[in-house]
This record gives sequence, C-alpha cells and structure tokens, in this order.
Amino acid sequence: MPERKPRKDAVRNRMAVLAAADTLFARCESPEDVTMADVAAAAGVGKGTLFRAFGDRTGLIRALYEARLEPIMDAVETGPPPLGPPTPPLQRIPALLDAFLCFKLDNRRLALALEETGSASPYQAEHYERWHSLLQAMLEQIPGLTDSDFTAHALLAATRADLVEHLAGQACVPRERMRAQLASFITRVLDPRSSQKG
Amino acid sequence: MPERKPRKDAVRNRMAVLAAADTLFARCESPEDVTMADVAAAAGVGKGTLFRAFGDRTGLIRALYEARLEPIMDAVETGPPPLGPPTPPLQRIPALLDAFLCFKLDNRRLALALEETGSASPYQAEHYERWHSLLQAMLEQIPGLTDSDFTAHALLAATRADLVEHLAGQACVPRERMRAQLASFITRVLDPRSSQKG
DNA sequence: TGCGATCCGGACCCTGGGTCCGTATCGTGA
DNA sequence: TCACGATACGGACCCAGGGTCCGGATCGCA
Repeated sequence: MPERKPRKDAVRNRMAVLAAADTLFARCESPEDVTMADVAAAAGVGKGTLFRAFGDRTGLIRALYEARLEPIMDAVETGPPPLGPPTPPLQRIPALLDAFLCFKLDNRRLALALEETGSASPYQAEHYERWHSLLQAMLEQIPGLTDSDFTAHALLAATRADLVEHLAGQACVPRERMRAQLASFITRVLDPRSSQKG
Repeated sequence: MPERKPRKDAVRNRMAVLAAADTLFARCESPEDVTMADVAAAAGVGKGTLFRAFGDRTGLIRALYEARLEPIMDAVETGPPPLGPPTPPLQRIPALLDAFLCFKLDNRRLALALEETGSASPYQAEHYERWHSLLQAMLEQIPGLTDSDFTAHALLAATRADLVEHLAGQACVPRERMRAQLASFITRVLDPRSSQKG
C-alpha cells in the first residue's frame, strides 16, 4: 500500500486554504474576482503550496464544493426519510431536489464558481453523475414515466446555479417562494393527475 | 439623427470577421480554443479592428449567435403556425422549444461559447429575456398552471447548451431521440392528463 | 541529533483578452 | 481630380491571472 502519511504542515495548510477560499467565495460579488493569489495570500501560504494541494483552480473549487455537499449526500444515500432510501419516490424526489436547491441557495457563489469554471461543464463533475443516477433510478419507479434519463437531467437543470443566482439575485425571488415553485413544478412532472390542487 | 454611415471597408471587415469566427467555432473542439487572435488572423484583419467592431469577445459571440438565431425568432414572433402567434399554446410551446433545441443542436459550439463566456450568465443576454417572456405568456394560458415565470425558466433550462452538448456529445444521444424526449417532457408538464399515451 | 523525504514560497513564465496610436484609407466638397 | 478631415486599420504593447520551478526550510524517523 503506497499510502504514505502526509506531513502535518501539509494538512494544516490544506485546511487553511480551504477555510480561506470558503470565506473569500462567500464574501465576493462574483466568483471570478477571487484569484488564486488572493486565496493563497488569505491562507498565509504560497501559490505553490496551493497548487500542489489542489492541482488547479477547478480542483480547489471542487474540493470546497464537495466538502460542503457531503452531509447532504450522506443524508440522501444513507439517512432517514424523507431524504433517505426507504422513502417512496413520490416523496423522495421532491425532497431530494429541494435539498439540492437549498444547498445551492446557501452556497450560491461557490456553486456558481464550480459551474462556470472555464472548460469544466457541470456534467463532467463526478458528483453530478451521482445525483443524476440516483434521481434516474427513482424516476424509473414512477409509473408511466419514460425517458427517466432525460427527465433526471431536465429536473436537475431547473436547479442550476446560475438560474438560482438569477432568480435569487436579480429577480429577488425569496427562498421559500422559489422552493415552492420548484416543488410545484416537480409535482407536475411526477404526478400529472394531482397537480391542480386548490 | 447622429447615424453616420459607416465606411465601406468597415462593413467588409465586419463581415469577414463574422464569417471567420463562424467557421472557426464550427470546426473547433471547444469554444475556448478559438482565440480572438485566431479570429483576427483567419479574417485577415488586425486585433484592433476586431475589438473596435465588436467591443469584446462576448460582443462577437453575441453578434454571431443573434445572426444565426434571427430567422427562428422571426418565425416565432411573426411567422405561420406551428411557430407563429396564431397557434394555440398546447401546440406552440412544444414547437417553440423544439425549434430552440434544434437551433442549439445545429449551433452547439456557438451556443456553448455564449453560455460559458466568462462572467456573462445566459440570463443576462437580452435574447433570453425575449424567449422567456414569450414562453411565460403562453404558459399563462395553460389552465391550472401556476408559476408561469419559474416554469418558463425550468423549461428553457432543459435546452441549455451544455446539457445538449453533454447528451449529443458524450452520451451520443441521436438528434431525433433527444427531440422526442424533450417533447415528451414538455407534454408531461403542460398536459398532465395525456402524458401516458401508448 | 542526523539525514533523506517532503513540503514551502514566491519569483517566474506564458497565454490570451484588451488597448493605443502612428499610418493608411475613405469619401466628400470644391 | 485633388485635398483634407474623419474614420478605420493593424499589430506592437500591456497586464492580469493561472500555473510552474527550484533553492531552501521542515518534518519525522531512527
């Protein structure tokens, strides 16, 4: 097993960078005005260290994103209802997408940064694949629904970071309203016959 | 009226740049490996000329995109059915989104370039607003559908350039299949009661 | 405490968008 | 047709910002 234990200063620096990047992305106006050099400076670390630890900008952002997302993924994959596996699809799908939306609302800048980071389309991020296949599997259990693959993509597209940012930022749609709208949209897609409740 | 007539060489160069950029974007693997310098060179023009004519990279891409899109917008806003105004919403909405999807399939690289061009989220492009408000107006005529604003965004999100690229490129979904999937998805959203036809 | 392995840091490189300005071209009025 | 102001041309130039490199500092094991 070639797993060498990393040096203590290395992990300390890694944490420092992560923390610094986190606050910088949270404070900034747009993700692209937080520079790698900024992050390094804020973490009290050299650029070399930063790039050695994360490879490149995308690597850093991904690491941040995934660290934030992990609790939710856990709740979804092994947690209790309504997010966890035992929940029936008709409740679980909305719960899952609502959680995803809330995550993006709570981490707008970060999610934006990830989705717009140059060449990397969100569709080749490995976590997207997880959400998609999970969602697809659940959609397959919905009677009368074909094209679960495309449907999963389409539903996830409704929670894209820049759309969320546009609605929450420019259009000033309040959080609860947005959640309600998404929920109502999903209901329409999932269960055609009950979408017109009063 | 301060509308001075532009010089002949200026308009000639503008055309040349547009044409060169068009072919370059069509040929390239990813939009970001066609450089402004490349475009200028291919057009047989200096960089200065290019930037004077289009302002910046986004300006150039927008100009290209809108030139390509114009026929479709015309067909939608003043043309005959099934795209034009007289068509009832239940037919017109799918037709409209299908046309949009086909456009993105036919101009994948260009659409990608526009949507990922640095800071400019697709939601602040002026043509997005046109599609959105048109779609929203039509959705408002669908009985039982609330949240036409959000729904319009969600439907448009299903035709995002990078999703289309992902499906057509990585996943190799054939054109007709994708159109069918989108149509079926829209049907589900629009008319719950008829989505399970055999 | 000694010594190799590992990591640090910031000077450095390079790409690519965007600017500047001396020169060439246009087109209009005479 | 010529002259001259207005306009456009082009490519050298600038600069930010991502990514690299390597001499020196640290670590941690024996």
